[in-house]
Amino acid sequence: MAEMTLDRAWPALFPLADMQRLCGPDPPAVLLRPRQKLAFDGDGGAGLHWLSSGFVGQYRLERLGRRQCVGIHLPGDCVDLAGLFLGRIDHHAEALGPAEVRGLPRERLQVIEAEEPWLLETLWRASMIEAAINRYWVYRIGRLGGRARIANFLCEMLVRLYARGLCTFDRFELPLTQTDLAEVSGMTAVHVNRMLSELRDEGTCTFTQGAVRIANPPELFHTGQYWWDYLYLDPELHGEISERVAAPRRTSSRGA
Amino acid sequence: MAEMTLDRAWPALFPLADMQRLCGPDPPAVLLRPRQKLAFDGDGGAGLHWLSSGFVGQYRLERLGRRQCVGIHLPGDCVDLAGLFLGRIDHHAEALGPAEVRGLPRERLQVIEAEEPWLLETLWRASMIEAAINRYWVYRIGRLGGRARIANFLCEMLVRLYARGLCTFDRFELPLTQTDLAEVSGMTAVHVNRMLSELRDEGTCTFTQGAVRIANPPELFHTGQYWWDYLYLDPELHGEISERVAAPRRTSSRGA
DNA sequence: CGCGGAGTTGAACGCATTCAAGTCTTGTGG
DNA sequence: CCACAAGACTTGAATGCGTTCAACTCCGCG
Repeated sequence: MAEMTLDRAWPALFPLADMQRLCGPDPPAVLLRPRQKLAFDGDGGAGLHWLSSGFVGQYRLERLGRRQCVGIHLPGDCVDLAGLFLGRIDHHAEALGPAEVRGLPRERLQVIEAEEPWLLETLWRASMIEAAINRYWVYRIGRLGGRARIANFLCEMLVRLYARGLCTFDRFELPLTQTDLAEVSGMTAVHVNRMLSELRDEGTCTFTQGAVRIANPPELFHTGQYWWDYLYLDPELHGEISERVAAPRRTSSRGA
Repeated sequence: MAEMTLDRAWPALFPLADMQRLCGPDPPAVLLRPRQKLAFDGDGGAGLHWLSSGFVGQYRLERLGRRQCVGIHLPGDCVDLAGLFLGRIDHHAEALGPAEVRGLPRERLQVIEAEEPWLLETLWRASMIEAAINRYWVYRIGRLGGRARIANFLCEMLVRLYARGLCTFDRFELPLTQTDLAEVSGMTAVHVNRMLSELRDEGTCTFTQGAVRIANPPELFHTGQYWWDYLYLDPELHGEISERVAAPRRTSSRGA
């Protein structure tokens, strides 16, 4: 790791292709059914696992079983960075829809350390961005009202998926139930339902059967008070998104 | 960095002594007055700064100026890990009381990389624990009611300070105003005040003039529903804290 | 056909906010 | 030393946002 440099910003990158290559000729893939818990041998420190498709949520439990979702992994994210470096995890994780996880066994990690140390930098950077996302979630839940909270979260999902080329800007798959959304946003499922119908009635966006249609992106970003600086996208992408959401945001009742 | 190992948990450690040594013969210390903003040349990627005394809060702003505190640094914490590895920061930071920051200039970072690579592991581990703390804050704000939220936060401050030998278990300095507490816990200053007086009247703890007295630690941990697994303390410390808070938690009205 | 999970809606309740007034503390200048 | 101002803390009352409880529909599936 001699050439590690600490003094510049790395461009955002999506290590999926490299991951795939490093998995070797016979990639040990694990298929997860919806609601299935992720469990790895020893639960921490056993290797490096990443999502090749699907969504995974991280949860902490309250005393009487109520859950708070503290993070969501999208395709391309590593799902056990915390366990890898801390030796155990303080939360549990489960698949939200059907998902697929691939793992690098421990032996291969040695190979990476020896032969491709720059990938460790990538992992480090990825974990720092994850931390920034966690901080943003604190802000979202702590300071935004119900409707803004939902809108804000949908914006984050949209931008994170879009940044990886996994959706267009007017629609994306999100295999969550309204109960899941409640656990994400620190609210009740009932209230989530009401906020979603408000967004629908205003002509901002709709959330049905595991997919979000964004009728009016600028409006969505406005009601969500969303700003995506914390995702550390590269400048071109940042500019492109800016253009898409900085528009007039007229609702359907008044013509453009 | 040839001897880096990825496959075990490192013991929790407090890099202050090493930091002090690495700062060299003429440590560039910066004194911060209360409310003073931390600003470093270039705001990110310019070096490594850590708190030698005092408290620093990280904030994100809502559209109309309301602030959410998304993290608090205690003495011994690095205050710009995010900026160092991501090149810029997505929040701002300011001293809560009088504080003192020491910095390693960029040249010295090269020295560390070359001569003491194990310190980079320590930094990495520290940043992972910070991320775990951020996740816990999401849980606290998302799932706990007002009184529990305050109690829970005070528990975290107590344990983090105690783990570094910076306080006893029945009292610690916390140079925050009730408004600061509100920004930490996603509530109103008025409501924080009411919750604090409830805790006081119950004989759990008092929070006055920048210090917390814990009259009944077990009661505090119980009302806060606090569990400190996410801090990754070493086992002895963990056990010691367990003993201190797993007691009868009688209030003063009934003798032991 | 019936079950269960997800979504929807109404009504009552309660926790937290908001507004407002007032006290206490602290620091500053006359 | 006192007067004054500013900020922190405290308390009351009204409002409102979100929860809670409950009933009901819709849909996929056995």
